[in-house]
Amino acid sequence: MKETVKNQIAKALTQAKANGDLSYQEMPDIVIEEPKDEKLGDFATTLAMQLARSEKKNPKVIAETICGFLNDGADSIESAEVAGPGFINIKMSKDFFLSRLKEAILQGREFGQSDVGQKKKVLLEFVSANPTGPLHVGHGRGAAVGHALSCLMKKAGFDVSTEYYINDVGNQMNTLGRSTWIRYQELLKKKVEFPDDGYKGEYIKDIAQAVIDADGSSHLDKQSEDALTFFRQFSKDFILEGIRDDLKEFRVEFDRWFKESSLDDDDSVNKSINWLRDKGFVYEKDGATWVKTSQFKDDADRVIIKQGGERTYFCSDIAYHKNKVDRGYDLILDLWGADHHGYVPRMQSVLQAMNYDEEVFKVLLVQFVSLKRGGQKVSMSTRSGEFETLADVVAEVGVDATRFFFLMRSSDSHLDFDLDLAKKESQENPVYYIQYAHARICSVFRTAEEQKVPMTDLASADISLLNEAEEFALIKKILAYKACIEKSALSLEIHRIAFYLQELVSIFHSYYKQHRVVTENQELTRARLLLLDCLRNVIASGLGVLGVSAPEKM
RNA sequence: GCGCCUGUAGCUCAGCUGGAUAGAGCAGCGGACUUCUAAUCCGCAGGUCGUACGUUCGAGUCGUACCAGGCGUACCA
Repeated sequence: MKETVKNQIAKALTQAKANGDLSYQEMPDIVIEEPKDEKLGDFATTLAMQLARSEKKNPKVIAETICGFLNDGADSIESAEVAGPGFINIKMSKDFFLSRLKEAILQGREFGQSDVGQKKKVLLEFVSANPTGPLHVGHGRGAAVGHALSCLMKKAGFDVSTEYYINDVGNQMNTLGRSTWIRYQELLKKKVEFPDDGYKGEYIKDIAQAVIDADGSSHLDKQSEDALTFFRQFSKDFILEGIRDDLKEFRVEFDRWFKESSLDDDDSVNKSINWLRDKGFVYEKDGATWVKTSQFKDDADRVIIKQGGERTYFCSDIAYHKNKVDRGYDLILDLWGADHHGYVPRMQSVLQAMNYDEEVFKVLLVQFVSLKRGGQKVSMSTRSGEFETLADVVAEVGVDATRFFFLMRSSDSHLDFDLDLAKKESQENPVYYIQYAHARICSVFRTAEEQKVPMTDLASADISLLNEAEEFALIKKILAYKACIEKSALSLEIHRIAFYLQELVSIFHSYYKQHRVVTENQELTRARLLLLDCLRNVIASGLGVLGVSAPEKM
């Protein structure tokens, strides 16, 4: 939309220059914005103020000149006026909006689909929680943001794949196996000491009970080495299965589940270490193996193989990220919890050492969720075992409200998730406000059907009958949808969609209150129904991006 | 100490590349259902945009310093 205005202004500038009114050398950047107050016009530009210095003229004079050309028969522009210190306010013609609305209607549910992503191949990795316990609320935020982002970016024309990285190797797996084994023995009345560093959550007992249900006490006699192997495997599979279920319930799915252990199968961990070693980025010190990340963005070198010969988490992460880049993506996007932010420079450093384009790897940090219940903060450590699981919250608040709660905030601001409030508000939660609009529209259509309004070939309705100010406010907002998708996708800011939908729907609710859709006037009724049908598509599409349902009845 | 994020209405937060009188929801107060869903609408009230300098015709937005909160700063994952 703004492009049209931009072109008109560019034309006016060229005319002004040819006429000797302006003397700029290069065509300036023309920024089009929407005035806060609708009464001022549909679009505005501060161009005259920007030009004032180089032209050595009063901005008002420049604005007058440009407006002169704009008012002189420029296409689609009804009027252009100078205001304040030199703003140019532009009002577009009715036909301008109606013809664009027509296009949107013809696109149906596809409206909003963009190609700004240029089909770039994107790999989006998110959640990737360790399989040592159930997902908690913090993971839920990552899951909602990641999944919504993948939908959004697809809508914006990116070719997105999603991935969950499973850390199924290392010490934590031993701790998990040992914790379960001990709980198993306890449940079978054997006296054992529970270690301080074990996982203390109740879910460990559930896993132990599951083993008993399946195999009885047959593991009691095993050598500890064998028992550990069994319990490690069993617990991991059990937890992973739970994570998959929780995510599915939360409407989050992944294209691929990538196991850390698979990096050993094809020796890629050793290969990437050797690659770095050959290039001289690896050295030995104090019996450990280090990588020279400080040569790049990191403030210190990092250990990749510990004194005991064990690998660090970072070590396999290097191999994993090399693997990702080698798969040929234009963008590797990782969603990490904000507590991992110190990790970003070292990862960037390694990829840089490997000669990969800096632009290819991006990390989006998702800030913490603090969960409150009864005004009290709930602790969220897996180890202490006192945390609120995602599944519990979803069961209490519902998928739609939980997802929306996570998505309506900018992901780089801390989120207060007050359970009591979320539940209490469930009647007046913003998500219901949006869903209600969708249901309302569906209801209007049901009424229209009952009243026998002819609805076959609704697309042929004469939208030029739409004349109310509220209708045009609605049309303008509908038409802004595509730009909103593009902007949100490019800036990776999913919350913009949530805010857009609230604003959009608020205009509708207000319109609905003031004007009846189904009336005696059949042609006008059909025109309004067509407008609402278009609006319904946008709401459903936007909610779809957020992974929130669009109900036909409430 | 250093690094990252945050600081806007009583509460939770928007504010796009600097632009016109700083917005929304909740909470509070007052109105609107014989008419397509009142999970809605309309109105009122509520602000030294953490503080101080600076850049600019113009700063919530940019820069510097400081203050406050969160997180990180492992041969943990």
